[in-house]
Amino acid sequence: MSDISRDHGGRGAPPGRIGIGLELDSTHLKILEVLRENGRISVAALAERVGISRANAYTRFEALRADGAIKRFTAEIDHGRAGLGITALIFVTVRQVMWRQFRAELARMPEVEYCAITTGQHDAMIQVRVSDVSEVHTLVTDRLANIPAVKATETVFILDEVMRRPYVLPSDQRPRPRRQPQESAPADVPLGKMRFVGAAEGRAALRKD
Amino acid sequence: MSDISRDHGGRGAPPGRIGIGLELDSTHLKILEVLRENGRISVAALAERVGISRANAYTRFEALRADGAIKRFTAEIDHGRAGLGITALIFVTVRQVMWRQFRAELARMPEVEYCAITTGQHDAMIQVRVSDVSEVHTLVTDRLANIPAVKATETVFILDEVMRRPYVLPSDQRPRPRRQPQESAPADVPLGKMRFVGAAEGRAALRKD
DNA sequence: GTTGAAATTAGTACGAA
DNA sequence: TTCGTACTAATTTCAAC
Repeated sequence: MSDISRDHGGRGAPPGRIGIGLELDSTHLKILEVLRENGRISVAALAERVGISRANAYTRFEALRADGAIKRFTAEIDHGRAGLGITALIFVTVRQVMWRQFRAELARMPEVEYCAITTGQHDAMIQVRVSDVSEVHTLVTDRLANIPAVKATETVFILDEVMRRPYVLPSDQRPRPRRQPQESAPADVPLGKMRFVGAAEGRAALRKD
Repeated sequence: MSDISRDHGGRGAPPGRIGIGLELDSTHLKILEVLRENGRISVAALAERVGISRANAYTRFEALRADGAIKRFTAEIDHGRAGLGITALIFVTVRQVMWRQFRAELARMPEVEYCAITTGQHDAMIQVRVSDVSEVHTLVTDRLANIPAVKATETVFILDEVMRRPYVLPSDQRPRPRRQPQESAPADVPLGKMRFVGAAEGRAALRKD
């Protein structure tokens, strides 16, 4: 099973935790940056591109894998070519107490490529890939609807995947002035059309079952 | 730039298109299946696992790359370890005529890991990774809000990524009885709590600007 | 599409800076 | 720690079958 959550009591480490093990320096990040673009590069070539010795590259490479900073290497496939040209997002509202059951059922659905727990109106978003639009219908009405943990769903189709970056590193971002902890976010930003949906706020709308 | 859309007039090939070039047989799919789990496996080991000769594996491997069925190899990183522990989904409503501009702006935002055009209430979903919750706020209110193409946004946070499969192959799915083209989807499925959101239907709700 | 042997490259170990 | 070198194992290429 491809479950990226670590087994600390059933939920993954909350996002935001950093550096439990290995302390990553700029050389480590440079290595990750090369590897995200070319996961099959040889360690020798990697060493050269990063500007370190081959031996050092081997050491760091292994450390990154052992530490879990690199979770795995994978090939990105053209899903259309592979016969799975239909992609859909299914937003699911889950009965919170039945969360474990929901996860177990998900694991049994190979069409599911990605699942994340979100704040907002729904509790989870799952991304599925199938070969035919009718399969989405079958999947949602037959499979998902039959999971007692599932309270409601909302499905949208993906018409085009405009961008997929392997991942992003802090080094990609332009340096931002470090904000002091007690300093709050700037309050003078014109909000207007922008809307943030917190977990409690959004969920309240669905609490009428 | 990491743009997975091919340049046929600015939009990628619509999902559902299959086999423009290479015809993929079951051996090709088996190769992809191995490569999705271990992108760094040697071709020799790959050949053994698939049950073909090395030379054959090299030929097919190269063909898959050249054809574009394998788009690239990449390392999956633990974003938290790399200092980008905050993940958010931003649903964006775009002024359709300004779509090109929106894409151009997206390309200039390294925080964006994924962007897909969807049916439903919004027009696009983007996934961003940053190191701090406040950066999401800055990103949405400062960067996105200043793009004229952006009409409205809705932001949710990802609390946990429960599952990420490298991709899914048709061979993963259990064989389904092939439905004849004129046959429609079964109409006797109890719908109830399930909801599909088509592009037109959902968008009508936002057409009040 | 397969096998096997040559050339190249990868991975490891270890002493020196 | 990191580097450089030398040594061993494995991989890729390319030939003939």
